[in-house]
Amino acid sequence: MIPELSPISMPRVPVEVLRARCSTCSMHQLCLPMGLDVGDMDKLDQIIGRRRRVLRGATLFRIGDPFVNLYAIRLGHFKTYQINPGGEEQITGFQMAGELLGMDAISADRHHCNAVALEDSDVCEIPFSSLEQLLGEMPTLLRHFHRMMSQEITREQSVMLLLGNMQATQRFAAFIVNLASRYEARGYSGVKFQLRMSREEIGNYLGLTIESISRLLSKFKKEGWLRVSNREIEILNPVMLKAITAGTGDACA
Amino acid sequence: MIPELSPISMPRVPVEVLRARCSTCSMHQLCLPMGLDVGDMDKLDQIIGRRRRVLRGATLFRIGDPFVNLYAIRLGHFKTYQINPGGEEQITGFQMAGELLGMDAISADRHHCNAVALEDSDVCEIPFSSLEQLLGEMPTLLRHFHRMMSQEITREQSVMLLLGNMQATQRFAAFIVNLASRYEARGYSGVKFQLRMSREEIGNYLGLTIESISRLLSKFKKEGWLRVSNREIEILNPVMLKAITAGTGDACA
DNA sequence: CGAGCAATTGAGTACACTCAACGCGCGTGG
DNA sequence: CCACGCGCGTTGAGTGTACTCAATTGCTCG
Repeated sequence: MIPELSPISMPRVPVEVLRARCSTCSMHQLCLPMGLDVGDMDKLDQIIGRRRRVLRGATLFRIGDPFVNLYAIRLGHFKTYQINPGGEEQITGFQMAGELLGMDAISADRHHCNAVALEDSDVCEIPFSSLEQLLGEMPTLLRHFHRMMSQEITREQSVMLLLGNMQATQRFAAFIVNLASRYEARGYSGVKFQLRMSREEIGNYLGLTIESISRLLSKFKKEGWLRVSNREIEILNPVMLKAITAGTGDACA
Repeated sequence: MIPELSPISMPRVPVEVLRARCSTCSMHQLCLPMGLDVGDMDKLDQIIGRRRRVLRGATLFRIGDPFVNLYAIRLGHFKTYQINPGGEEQITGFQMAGELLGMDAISADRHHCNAVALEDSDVCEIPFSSLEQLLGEMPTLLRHFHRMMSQEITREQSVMLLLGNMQATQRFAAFIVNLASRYEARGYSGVKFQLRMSREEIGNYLGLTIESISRLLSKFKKEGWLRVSNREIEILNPVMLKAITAGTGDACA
């Protein structure tokens, strides 16, 4: 079994179905509780706030900002990171279209991390107070929301496993496998995709240096497991990558 | 600022007040929403299930168990850990009296980690389906529950920061400082306390080996920052420990 | 075309790991 | 009562993986 790094993995639902069901916020996770009837879906639709464009490199929210909205990513990619007292950042996750941002802010009514767009992106604002009110009226939505928060907890536990237990090669393989599975779950190719983040950001996330990431990419290329061209990735040997991720791959050497 | 590792830090409320307000489950976090009126508190009280004793080394729940209850720790300490594909464990947290276990299980209706008592402990079972129903009726409780889940997310992010960014010395200092602050917040001494976990468990949690932990303890002792006797810890230089945790301490060498 | 940034590659180093021996406390059994 | 074994923790010596520092290449964009 592959350690599930995937933030809030998404059930496989055809995109068209989602679009049809949720006009303003199609494709993001809050719209997935399939038990919702049309009326409920409308109510959910109505509280969704304005759409907002976030340009590459721009900050969606930062540490200490008052917590007002959750954000559903409609399009694009984000990174979230914390700042340690020394001023260095630690990336805590990469989020893609369909995922939800800001759940860590509920606890203290302030954001606990920074969220920055890795490319030009679109988000929907979801006013949390409205959402919470709605949750009280719609048990199905409530259940779903709890699932999503719980999945975020689970995802982070997997990252702890990665950072606490794995060697560099294994970490990197796990990272690639995780990205692939998330793209696949979203209807994109799980074999060929673009890295939206820099080598430095990958290294930061995985607790490694940029040089290590570079060497790992070279190695994976040389071994014939990956085709790499700048940020374009093609997985040539998924079985091997999964084996390494699982710690089974003796080829970790 | 000290990286907040504390799982679900607890507001400072005198224990007696809590006991007075919540008969069966006094002292755990679910009983803390101070906005609850007496009637609501009674309702919450009524859904709390049976108490259960978990002996040292015994398992409260394990990976794959169907998710039925959350558990409020009334007394004692637990560890939660994941198992990687190679069969090794990675400890994801240490929990003490007043904290809540099992929130990672909501997402998939199965537990995602194992929970084992570090000493003879008491827990309250909280049937999640009853709780969720109640959440729909009690906005204050709903809010509080979301805060708790969010705090768990925040806590794990801090551990990611620790594992991804910090050196051994800093990790260990952060660990001690975190424990101290949690004990203090609970009304115990934040200066002198007992480690409930073995060196091996600390090392596992911090992504270090047992030997490294042992050496760090010796070093901290030699430097005069800690008094150490087996599992008994006394903090002699809290300022220095906090400085190291913050990365300010040049004495990291 | 050139400036500037991102990524690669190489050489040397250091921090934490591995392996191994030893000490200590404690419970058990002779 | 002491001897012994066992688990847990400490300490030392040597090693290796990933880091640091540095030089070079390649890409992007003005």
